[in-house]
Amino acid sequence: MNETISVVIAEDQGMVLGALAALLRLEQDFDVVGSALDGEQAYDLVRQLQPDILLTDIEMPGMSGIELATKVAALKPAPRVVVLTTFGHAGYYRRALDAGAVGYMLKDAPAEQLAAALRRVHAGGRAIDPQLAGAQFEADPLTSRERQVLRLVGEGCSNAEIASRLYLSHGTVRNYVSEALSKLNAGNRTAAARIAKEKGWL
Amino acid sequence: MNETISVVIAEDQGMVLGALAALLRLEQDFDVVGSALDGEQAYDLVRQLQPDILLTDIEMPGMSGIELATKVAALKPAPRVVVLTTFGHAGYYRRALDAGAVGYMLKDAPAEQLAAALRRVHAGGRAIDPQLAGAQFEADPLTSRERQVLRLVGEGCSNAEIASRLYLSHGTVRNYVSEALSKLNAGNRTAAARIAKEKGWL
DNA sequence: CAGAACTTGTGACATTCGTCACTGTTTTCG
DNA sequence: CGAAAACAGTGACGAATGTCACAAGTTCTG
Repeated sequence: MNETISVVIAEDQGMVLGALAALLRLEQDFDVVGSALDGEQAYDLVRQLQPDILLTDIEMPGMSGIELATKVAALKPAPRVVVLTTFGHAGYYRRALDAGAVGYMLKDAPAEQLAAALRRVHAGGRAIDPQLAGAQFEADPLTSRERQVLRLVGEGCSNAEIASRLYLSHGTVRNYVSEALSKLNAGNRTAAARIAKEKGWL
Repeated sequence: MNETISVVIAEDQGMVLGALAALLRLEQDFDVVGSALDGEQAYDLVRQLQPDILLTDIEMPGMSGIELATKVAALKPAPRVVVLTTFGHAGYYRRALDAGAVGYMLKDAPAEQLAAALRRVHAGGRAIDPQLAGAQFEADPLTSRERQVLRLVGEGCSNAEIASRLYLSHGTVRNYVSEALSKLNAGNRTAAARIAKEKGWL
């Protein structure tokens, strides 16, 4: 039963999408049956084509790769999901695994590792980038509200803007920002937003 | 004289680098003679291998693609330089052309366009992504000092930190930030840093 | 159920940020 | 050369930000 491994790829950058498909087509045991530029497209393709593996980016317009992995896990013949992303922080990694992904590769890794990773996954194993494999999950100390506020801070909103957007009082917003600052050991709002983003908590 | 077109690729993400190489190897008229993960490597390869075309990313550790294009232009048989990047803002585009690039493609574009673009460039033409082709260059209104200050603002530095890092007085820093705010129509420092970054002025 | 954590709010206070006006010196460029 | 721009600074003022203490309702969880 040495049939080919069917793969659907989701990646929002067309050039990278096509290049990854080309990379896999060089391997005789892979069959790229579909490719999509966003999560919705990818979900439809997976449902129709029932591939062995879904290879997906995380940051995509509309549905993210994490949400896609979650939705796809509920399908009847669910594909094995491998995430391929730029981001090596533990936040995304943990959320991807929680969403049911069995592979997590970084775009920084050499291209030769991709086919090997997909074969391992297809054989029932996992494929975690060695840089991430031993990563201890630094728990996100932020509450849901603090995250919302920090996201807006990162976009350059003032406390007043944040207050009106979230229907809170200005004082409450200040308190959330202040809490976040101390939790993240940040000296000011800008630094706090940057740190939280780097850790993958937003 | 229908020989193959020799190409060196520079791209810091190994997976994308390998995938792009695979993409070009599918075309019979291209020969990927070398690939590099950063600007320095790429420069050495170009000098040794004297390819027809250098295909390069912009944001890379060490030497950026823009600097690479500039240095490579001074070589005896200079390759034609095509930039392939995520960033569609006019800032990078203009700087790439100034550095001597004859192609500027976006990673968002479909993969099929890459080979065509490289062939056009090899034939002596240019290959500018249609999204950018008609872009009017919005001149960068910032002075050199204002840019330096905004870069640090974006990293979350306070005025005091910026002052000590740049050996300026706190008052001078405040003046630069204030100037930048009004030039960019930003409501606060965080927004100003974001706007300048999006426009490609940092 | 009871405590813990999260949410929302107020008010006082110190610090930082942003604006303005004004003064010089050095580059830059027509 | 001479004007214009960039660079560097001071001081004063109001607005925004950040800290703290404290309070009360809700939700989650052992």
